[in-house]
Amino acid sequence: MTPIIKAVRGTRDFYPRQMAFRNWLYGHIRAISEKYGYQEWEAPILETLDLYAAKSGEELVQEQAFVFEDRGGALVALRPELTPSLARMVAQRAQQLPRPIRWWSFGPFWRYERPQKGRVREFFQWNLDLLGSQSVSADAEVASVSAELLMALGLTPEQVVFRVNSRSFMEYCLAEIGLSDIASGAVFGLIDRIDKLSEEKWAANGAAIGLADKQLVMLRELLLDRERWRQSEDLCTFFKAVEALGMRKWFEFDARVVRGLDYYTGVVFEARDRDAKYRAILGGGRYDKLVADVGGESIPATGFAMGDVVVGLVSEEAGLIPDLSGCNTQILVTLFAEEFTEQSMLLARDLRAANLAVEVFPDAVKLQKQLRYADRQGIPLAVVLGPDELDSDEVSVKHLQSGAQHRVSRAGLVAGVLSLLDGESSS
RNA sequence: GUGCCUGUAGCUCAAUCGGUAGAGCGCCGCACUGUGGCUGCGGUGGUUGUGGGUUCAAGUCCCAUCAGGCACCCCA
Repeated sequence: MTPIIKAVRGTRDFYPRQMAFRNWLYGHIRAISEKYGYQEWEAPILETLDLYAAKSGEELVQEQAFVFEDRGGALVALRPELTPSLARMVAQRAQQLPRPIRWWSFGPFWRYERPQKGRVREFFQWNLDLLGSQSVSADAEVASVSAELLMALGLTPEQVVFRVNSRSFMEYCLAEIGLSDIASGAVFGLIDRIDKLSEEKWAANGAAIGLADKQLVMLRELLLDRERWRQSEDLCTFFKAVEALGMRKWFEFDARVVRGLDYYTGVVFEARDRDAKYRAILGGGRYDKLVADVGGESIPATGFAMGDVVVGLVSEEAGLIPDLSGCNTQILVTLFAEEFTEQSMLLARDLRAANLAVEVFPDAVKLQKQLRYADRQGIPLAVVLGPDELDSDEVSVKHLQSGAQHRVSRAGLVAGVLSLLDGESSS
């Protein structure tokens, strides 16, 4: 046997069962997004490298993007994130698009990273953005939409927490303790690591970027102060807004959350499982300068992204994923013998005309095998048409779960099948 | 891109000190030639990830490589 060629590292094969999960997720995403008035859109998966070079942060482009030359010699990248494409498309039609712009999208992204649990090279991401409003209530709205999605999946505030902060407020706080001279990127990097490093190592890193001992103490105090948000008008507004939207219980202030991407300017947030066992489920915030940075007019914007991998792990652990076989067939029409092929196909055709999902077993193998197949696929009904049935112009309908089998007249088949399926869905 | 750990049947795993690969589940068949699940019996299953090396002998030791996991990095 020739060896099977391996899949590309970090990619996942979506067999029907996995595809059913992805579609289950997609269905919830679509329903929630539309409920809040967002419109679906999509960008190319391939973009010119220049688009990302403009903004996303050096790390993302230089080390994590799949970059290559096309046949004409131009440098292109498999998109590592969607926001630059969004900024590009909005900038191109800035004059004609009615504002506010509420858009959502779900599609594949690529990052050349080392795969591990919760992190792969090709992943699917839900993006939802609101452009054209500077209001903090816009930040609260997108954050609430993401919380609604988690709620729709069956997760609760006991299982997931949204941690919220504001970059502009943090910059103000940092200035208060005399850190405005130090590059804010470096300080944000330090803030990001407070939970990952030991106290000594963290202090050493802080000293390395120029913080005095006293400043380190004040910074630590700032980061652990759970009530500091009350001094921020924006954050007060944010929490009032999520309260009005009925989502307050999902959100907590946390000064340690600053988010990695360079382009965030205002409110930032991320959702994680309470035990912090996994990576962030989703993350987002305000990015008021990005549209202008890719060459458009200045348009304020806020939004978030949620990858499919971590939310899948968290949902699975919480036991929320329904039985998804990936099989939607309602009826299997068995094939008793070769010479019944036409009769069986006609039966299937009648059933399909009534909008039922029907498959015909393609080979006249033992009924045993055909029913076994129906059982394994989770097909609820099997129809048998053999010589006995043909003689009396009837067919047999078997309900797999109960084992009950009925003879119905050929003409009454559709009605009989419908009533059996009805009993099934209501039970 | 860096460090550490792990790769044995389709899946989950065994195999003592280096001694010539085994179980459960699955799959196939039969009991049951017009009826699935449950049960019983039988069968199929492998270049031990791949390539080299050491050895009389390698699943086991060594090197390389690929893949997965953990940490770093980064982030969905």
